[in-house]
Amino acid sequence: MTTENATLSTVNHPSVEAAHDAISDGLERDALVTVFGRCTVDYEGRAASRLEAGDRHVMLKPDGATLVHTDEGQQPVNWQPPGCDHDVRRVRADGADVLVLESLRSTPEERLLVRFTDVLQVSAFSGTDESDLSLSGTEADLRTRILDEPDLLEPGFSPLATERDTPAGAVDVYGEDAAGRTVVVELKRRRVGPDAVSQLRRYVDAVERDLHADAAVRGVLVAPSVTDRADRLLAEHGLEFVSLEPDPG
Amino acid sequence: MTTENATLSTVNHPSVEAAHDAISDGLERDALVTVFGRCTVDYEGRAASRLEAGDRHVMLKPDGATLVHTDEGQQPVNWQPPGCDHDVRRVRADGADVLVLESLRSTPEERLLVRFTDVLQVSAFSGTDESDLSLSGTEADLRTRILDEPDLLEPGFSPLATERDTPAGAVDVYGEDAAGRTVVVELKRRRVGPDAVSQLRRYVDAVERDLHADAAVRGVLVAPSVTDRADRLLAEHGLEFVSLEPDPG
DNA sequence: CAATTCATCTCGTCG
DNA sequence: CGACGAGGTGAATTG
Repeated sequence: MTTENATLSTVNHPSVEAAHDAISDGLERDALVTVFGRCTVDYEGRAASRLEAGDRHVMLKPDGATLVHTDEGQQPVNWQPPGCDHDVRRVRADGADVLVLESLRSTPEERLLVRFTDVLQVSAFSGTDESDLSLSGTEADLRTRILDEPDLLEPGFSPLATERDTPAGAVDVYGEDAAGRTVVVELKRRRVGPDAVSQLRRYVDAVERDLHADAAVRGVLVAPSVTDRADRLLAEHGLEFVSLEPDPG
Repeated sequence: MTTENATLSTVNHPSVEAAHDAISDGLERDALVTVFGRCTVDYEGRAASRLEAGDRHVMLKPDGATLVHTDEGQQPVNWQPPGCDHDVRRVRADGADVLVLESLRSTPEERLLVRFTDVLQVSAFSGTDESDLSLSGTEADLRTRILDEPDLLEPGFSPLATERDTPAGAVDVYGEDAAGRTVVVELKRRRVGPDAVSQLRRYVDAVERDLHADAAVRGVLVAPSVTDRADRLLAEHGLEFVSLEPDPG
């Protein structure tokens, strides 16, 4: 039995002053702070953006992340990555009180400014979350599947190494076929396009140079399926394809 | 002057029944609904995942998106894309009332289940947001910069087409150099690695086949900078690099 | 719908 | 800190 110790402080339709104090308190307590209201958003850093006034949901995380969400889309319309310093201020502009949220970071230098003219709610949540996500169906699961049963790739295949380093990067699975030829395997958990073929090609080229032998190195792309263009590219480059997916488990 | 018509309904420390009703009302009104409390999360679809009990922030958007956020990270720990049907139910489990949120979609078939044992707050926000994000510093801005001033690429360069189709995909900028040689340009808004070099290579190969001529086609990568490995790859493939970034404007 | 590619991609891992 | 590649990538655009 767990002791429930999550806490909430919240205020509805606050004045700019009350909103400022609630946010400031939340940040100080390392809470997850949310603000909903009418705001403009300016970003400057790796790129630059401006968003005119609208009603949005802003989340300030204790790790420094900021998210600005509209009522549409999975992605925030504006954001700042973890590692920022959050700041909240009251500013007098055009004869009205404005609430300003600033999230600032360096490397790269970038800044997000959210200016609220109306705030409907400020909430500050504290809680505990010790759990890590357990995920299956990843590329690692596909690799495990092949290592457990190498014949899934082809009869007689012998894996020799995973993540084998080459001048072009790490090869997912490196092994030998029944005839003793070197095989480079690139894994993808989902249907692949031309980019994956190019990636495999780079690895095969690198391994061929590494072995500085004339012995041809086989390249095998393992994925649930390939697009037409990728299939043509595979043929052009003398590469192979094996259809396989991560375990549903 | 805009009429402020954003609305909020919210309830703190609700019973499971009260939480259910508040969420149900919010979904019906196409509001942006948030729930904070202790929950487990299960996902099954393109992959599968489980997250044990913890305190998290869940957002249900009227477009069907679902986001589950912990107090860390820019990305949600679990989610569902827009286009889902949201459902909320009360379930009796282990002698306790549990609040269940389900977000379901097809193509692909996938489902997210969030089970709350404790709810600290439910809020439902409605508002208006007509504004689109105005963003600068994108790859499109870099293209504009080169089209406006082709000499930035090199003296005498003449752009002939953008997004020119080839069997390998669309070439960012297609043109001729001062000597009349065909030039394929690949643009990247930021520092590039080996993948961008491979991409350019595919396009150059495709254009050479397309022209089925022996006339060598030049490939130029335009980006702020390249990594070591990418630089080596460029040299191996006889490709060129020009350092340029999108306008800071 | 599928295919392709960009992204302020984010995130983890490794040197 | 940078480099590299995976991701349930998402999002836009185009057949």
